[in-house]
Amino acid sequence: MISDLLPGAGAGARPARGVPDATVARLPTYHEALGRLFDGRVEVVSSTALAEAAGVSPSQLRKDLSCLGTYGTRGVGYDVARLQRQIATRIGAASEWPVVIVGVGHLGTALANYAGFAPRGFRVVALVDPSPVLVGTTVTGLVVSDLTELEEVVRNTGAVIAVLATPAGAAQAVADRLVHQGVTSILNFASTALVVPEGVNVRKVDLGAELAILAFHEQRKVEEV
Amino acid sequence: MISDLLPGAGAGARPARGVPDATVARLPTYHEALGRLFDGRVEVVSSTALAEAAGVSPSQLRKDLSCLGTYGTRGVGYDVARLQRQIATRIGAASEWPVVIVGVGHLGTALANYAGFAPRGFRVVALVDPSPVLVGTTVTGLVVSDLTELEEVVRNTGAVIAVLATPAGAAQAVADRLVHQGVTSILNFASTALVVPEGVNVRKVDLGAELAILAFHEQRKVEEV
DNA sequence: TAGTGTGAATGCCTTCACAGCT
DNA sequence: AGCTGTGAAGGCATTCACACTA
Repeated sequence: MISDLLPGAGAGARPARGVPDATVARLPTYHEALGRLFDGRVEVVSSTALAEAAGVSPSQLRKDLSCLGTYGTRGVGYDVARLQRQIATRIGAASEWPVVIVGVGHLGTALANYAGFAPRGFRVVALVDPSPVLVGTTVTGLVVSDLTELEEVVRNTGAVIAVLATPAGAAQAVADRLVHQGVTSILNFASTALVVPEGVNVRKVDLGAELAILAFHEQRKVEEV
Repeated sequence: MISDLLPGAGAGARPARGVPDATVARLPTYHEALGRLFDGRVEVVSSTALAEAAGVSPSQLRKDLSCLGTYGTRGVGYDVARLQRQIATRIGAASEWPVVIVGVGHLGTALANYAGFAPRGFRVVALVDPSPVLVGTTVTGLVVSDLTELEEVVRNTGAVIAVLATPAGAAQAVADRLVHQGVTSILNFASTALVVPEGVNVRKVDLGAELAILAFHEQRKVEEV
C-alpha cells in the first residue's frame, strides 16, 4: 500500500543503479509470487497474471521488470524460471545472509521462528538479549547471548544485517553498537526513529502504527454517518 | 521510506477528507513521538524538534499537521497536549478498538502479547486458530477459539479490525469470511495479495520482504566493489 | 494476434521559500 | 525575532497508449 507509502522507510539509501526505491520494495513480492504460484509446472507467465498474483497493475509490473533488463518475450510472456533467477540474484536471495536478532521478547522469538526468512536467503545466526533469565536458554536451536557480548557476536557471525526487536528506549544505543561493528542494514521494530550514518540502511516496521492507520480509516467511516 | 511506497499499502481506501495517504501513514508516528518525548512536562514544541523525533523534515511535518487544521501558534510552536489530543481523535486512538487475531502461531502469539497496541487504543479481544492443539488453551488471558467459530467470534466482539497471521494459503479464505461478517480493516501478515471488496482496507506487512529489501541494498554494495 | 517494452502524460508527494502572526 | 501556514516548484511514481516483436 501505499505504500508506503508506506511506513517502513529507508534511510541513507543511495539512488541505486537506476532502480527506483518503489520498485525495489516490490521486487521481493514478485519473487515470492513466482515461487508460490509456479513451482516448476508453468514455464511462461504474462504480466497480467503475475501482476494479479502480486497485487499490482500489469503496467507497473512491466515497468518494474524493465529496470532489471528485459527478460520477457513479446507476444508470449516471461520465462518463469529465468525471471525468478534474475530477481533472486538482484535482491540477493541467491546468497545466504546471516542475520542477528537483538531482543528476544515475544516479537524477537516469533521472528527467530519465522518460516519466511529461510526460503529468501536469510539465516538467523544469533540471538542477543540483556535479560539474565533468557541468556543461556535455547530458542530455535540457538543459545541466547548476553547483550554485553553483542560486538563479539556480530564479529564472529560476520552479519551485516540485524533485526532490532528491543524496547524503544534501548534501540538507538544498540543500533550505534551494531553500526560500529560493521552492520549496514537494520530492520527496526522499535517505535523510534533511528539516527545512523550515511550508507547504513534502516527500515522501520511499526506494528502499532499499522493498526493505527487502519483505525484512521475506520474513524473516518464513523464520522461520515 | 518507500513507504510506503511501500508494501503495506491500502486497498479500497478513498481519498479521505483531504488528508493524503502518505500523511495518514505518518500521523501515528507523530502521535507516538509526542507521547514518548513529552509526558506532561513540555508544553510547547517546535516543528523542528518534533520532526527530528519522528524522523521527518520540519516542512513535511508542518504540511502534514496543516491537513488537520491549524493547532500551532506562529512564532511559538505547537501546544503539545492539544496537538496530541487532536491527532489522537483523528486516528481514533481516543476510542477503543476491539481487534481479532486469526492465526495463533509464533507471530500471532507475539502480536497478542504486543505491548504497543493498548496505548494506541487497541484491545485484542479474541484469538482464533484451526489447530486442535491450540483451541481451548489460554494466551495472554484469552481462550483460543476454533476457526469454525470465526463468524460467531466476530459478531460477539463487534470487531471491525482483524489481524491475519495465518499461512499464506489460508489467508484469502479467512479474509472472505471476515469481510462477510462486517470486518472492514485487515492487517495482513501473510505473504499474499488479498482481494477484498471496495470499502475494505487492507495493509500488508511482509516481514520477509522487508529483509529482502535490505538485502537488495547489501547486494548492491557488494557489486560496487 | 497476443503481449512486452517504453516514451509521454498525469498525478501525488515532498521541498522550497516566504508571507503572515504573535 | 521566531516559527507556523501555505502557495509554487520540483521530483517521483504510476498510468496510458502504442510501437514493436515473436
